[in-house]
Amino acid sequence: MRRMTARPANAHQERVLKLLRDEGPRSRAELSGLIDLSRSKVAVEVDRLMSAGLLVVDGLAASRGGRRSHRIRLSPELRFLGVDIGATSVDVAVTNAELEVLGHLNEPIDVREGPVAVFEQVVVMAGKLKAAGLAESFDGAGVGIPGPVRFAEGVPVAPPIMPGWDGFPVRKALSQVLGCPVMVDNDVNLMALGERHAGVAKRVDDFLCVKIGTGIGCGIVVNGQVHRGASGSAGDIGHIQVDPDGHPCACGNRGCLEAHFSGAALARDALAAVESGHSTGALADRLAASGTLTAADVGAAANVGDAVALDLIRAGGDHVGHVIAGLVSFFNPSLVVLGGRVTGLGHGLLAAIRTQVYRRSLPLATGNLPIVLGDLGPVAGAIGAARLITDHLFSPA
Amino acid sequence: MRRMTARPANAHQERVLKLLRDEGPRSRAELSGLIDLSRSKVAVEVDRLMSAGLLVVDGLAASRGGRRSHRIRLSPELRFLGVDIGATSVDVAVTNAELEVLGHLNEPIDVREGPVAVFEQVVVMAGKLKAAGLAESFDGAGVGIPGPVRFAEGVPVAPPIMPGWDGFPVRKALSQVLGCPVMVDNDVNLMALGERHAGVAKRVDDFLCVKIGTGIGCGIVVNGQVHRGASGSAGDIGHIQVDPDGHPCACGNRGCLEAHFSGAALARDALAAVESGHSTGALADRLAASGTLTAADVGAAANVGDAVALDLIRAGGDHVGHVIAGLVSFFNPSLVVLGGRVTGLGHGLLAAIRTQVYRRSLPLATGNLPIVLGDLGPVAGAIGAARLITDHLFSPA
DNA sequence: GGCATTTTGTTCCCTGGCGGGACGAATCTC
DNA sequence: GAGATTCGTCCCGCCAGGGAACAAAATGCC
Repeated sequence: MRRMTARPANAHQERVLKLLRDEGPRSRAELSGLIDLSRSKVAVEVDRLMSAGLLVVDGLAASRGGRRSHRIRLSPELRFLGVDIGATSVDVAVTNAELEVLGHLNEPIDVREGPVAVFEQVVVMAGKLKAAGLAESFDGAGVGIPGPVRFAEGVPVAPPIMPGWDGFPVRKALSQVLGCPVMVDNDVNLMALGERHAGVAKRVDDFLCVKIGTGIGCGIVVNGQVHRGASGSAGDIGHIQVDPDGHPCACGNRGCLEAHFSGAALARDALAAVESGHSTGALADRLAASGTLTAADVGAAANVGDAVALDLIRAGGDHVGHVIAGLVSFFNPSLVVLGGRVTGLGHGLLAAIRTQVYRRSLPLATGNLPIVLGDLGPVAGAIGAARLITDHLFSPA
Repeated sequence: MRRMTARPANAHQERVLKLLRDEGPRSRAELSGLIDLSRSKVAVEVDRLMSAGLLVVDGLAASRGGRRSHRIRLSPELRFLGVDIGATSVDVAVTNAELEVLGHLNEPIDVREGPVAVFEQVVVMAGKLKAAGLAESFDGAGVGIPGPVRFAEGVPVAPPIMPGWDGFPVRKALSQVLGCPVMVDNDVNLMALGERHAGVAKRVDDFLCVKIGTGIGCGIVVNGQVHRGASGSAGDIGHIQVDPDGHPCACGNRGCLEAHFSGAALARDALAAVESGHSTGALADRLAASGTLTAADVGAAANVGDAVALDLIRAGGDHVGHVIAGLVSFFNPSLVVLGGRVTGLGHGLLAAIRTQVYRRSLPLATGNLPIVLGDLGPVAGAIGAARLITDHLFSPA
């Protein structure tokens, strides 16, 4: 199995590679039409990419009334690693160059243990995937981390929930231990990239991707490109104020969205509800069984119809929806995608968010606006991470 | 005086034209360096643009140790019209190709009288500017209107404050009566373009431009380009909710930003304050003098230290600042520009907004974030409009 | 003042990118 | 089997564009 040796030499080669990645195998003649280049020129560039080991001929396609065409595809030997580091767990996925997930691992971590410990575990996980025969080596890796990133350097900047990571050269360090090129981005941005590549936002150029988990963030895609902002903190909507007299937040302010709706907030409110005697059913049982309550417990209780759980989810959805309504008015996206673990809370959450947005935003902005759950589930971030590194490697140097 | 006959034939010519527009006259040698093209090639393209009547040689520059260079500039005969239609007045400006304002008129209108009446007046104003010797004809016109626009066609869509304009083919109609190419956009977007071209946002690629006047809107510049959104309503922040129990708004909801702070809201609140006996000074005098109160009265009263006026402005600034704080967290701009008539309210408004943003948004997003007033005053929109049409005409067809 | 130096603008040549046409190969249809 | 289609390849020619060389016009040193 050979490693990817070269980067594309020009913009034509870049377009060929990205088209084959995003749309799958094509013949030379099809490529010629799709990237508006003569057949002779396409043949030349394809030949060069084949001798660079990036493309292969994968048999013949069915005839369409004449000579059968060669099916050109990205080398099936290329392997990329998508790493999605969350606050409490990591997802590591192996993909081919078409970003199909060949294998996937999820393990719990504690991001507060610092980058070195986390990277050790990631390397071990990558090793397990290799041992399973999914890859001999990796041609590149994308990494998502739950905090703002200075994208050009691949370095976290002032991440609130990741003490010890500030300024750590994630890109350089991981590139060394993994032995391949690495690109780093915020986890929410990568989820947006993933959903845009293979999920519900395919071919959508302007959309928002709201991830609700330990915290709340929003990926912003403008013109098909992720908007990262002046300091890499764009999409950081967890600390928008939803109630001036609300709960105190770890950031020092009051009434932040995250303080009112997130994994931790939901658990806190559920506990309070049970202890004050408001819960009559499933939630109390779960508390009695495990001694504590988590967001997942609330979701499970809601699924069996627990009224308190349903109320909590609805109240949270109202808060998120209120914020999203503002963002929709401001940004006027053509799609809103919801993702993250907390979206497993059932249909009540989505309904509450939709109600708020459709009621609060102007009809012109919402008239044609789908608000939907992401397609890709927990691997969205890892797929986006793989896409990030291929975007980089498939661009001319 | 000859009319602009041709559009640039290729991307090189486009770059030359836009560079000369934005940076002023340059020599061929300088152009060669600035657009990374050989001197021979630059000479060829400049020659072509000169015979198309778009460029001229404007004397010799001072020597820099060798042969003196020819100063190449955009033809000084080109004339563009910038039209900024507001709810209650129009600004019409004549510019040269470098977007310097050669003359400027402002006249009151009522946008509710419909497009035909307004365009008649605009044509008369353009005639006055011609009669003053500022132009013989126009090579293009940019037009801003106070509502959402379907940009590709230049047609207003569902503008709330402009009954009778919905779907009216503004671009086509104005192009006919003015006899030149026309581009149409939202007035706030054009203010942002203006400030980016010649104002405080020069060379800034990601910023927000908040215009406070009859309504409140926000121009969004991403990657140097205006973001207009899926239905042309991006930046419509006037109806973001700032108080669930707040004033009713014309849009049917409660507590919209515009219902709490805008020209009309300020006048309403000032009147209420005086009538309930809270105002002791300047405001009451002004009411007695004219029988009514406007936002301008509040500003004047604040400038002479009237406490009620200052309070009203501060409360309004708190509301706007609260919304902007959310947008800053979300978008992470590198600059926030404030413009529009209400910014003449004095320093209290700016201070209140700054306080809210710096207190509410995360330090990472605000650490290096200037919040400033626009430079260009009432002509910002007209300059942006002229820029819009040159952007169009200086691009290859 | 003379001469070397520097900068600009122009001309000329050569290369490389790329399109188009011709051709052969492979396949379908009649 | 003949003609039509489609695909891939080869070859020719155009031209965009870079680089070198040169002329023109200025500076500055001696």
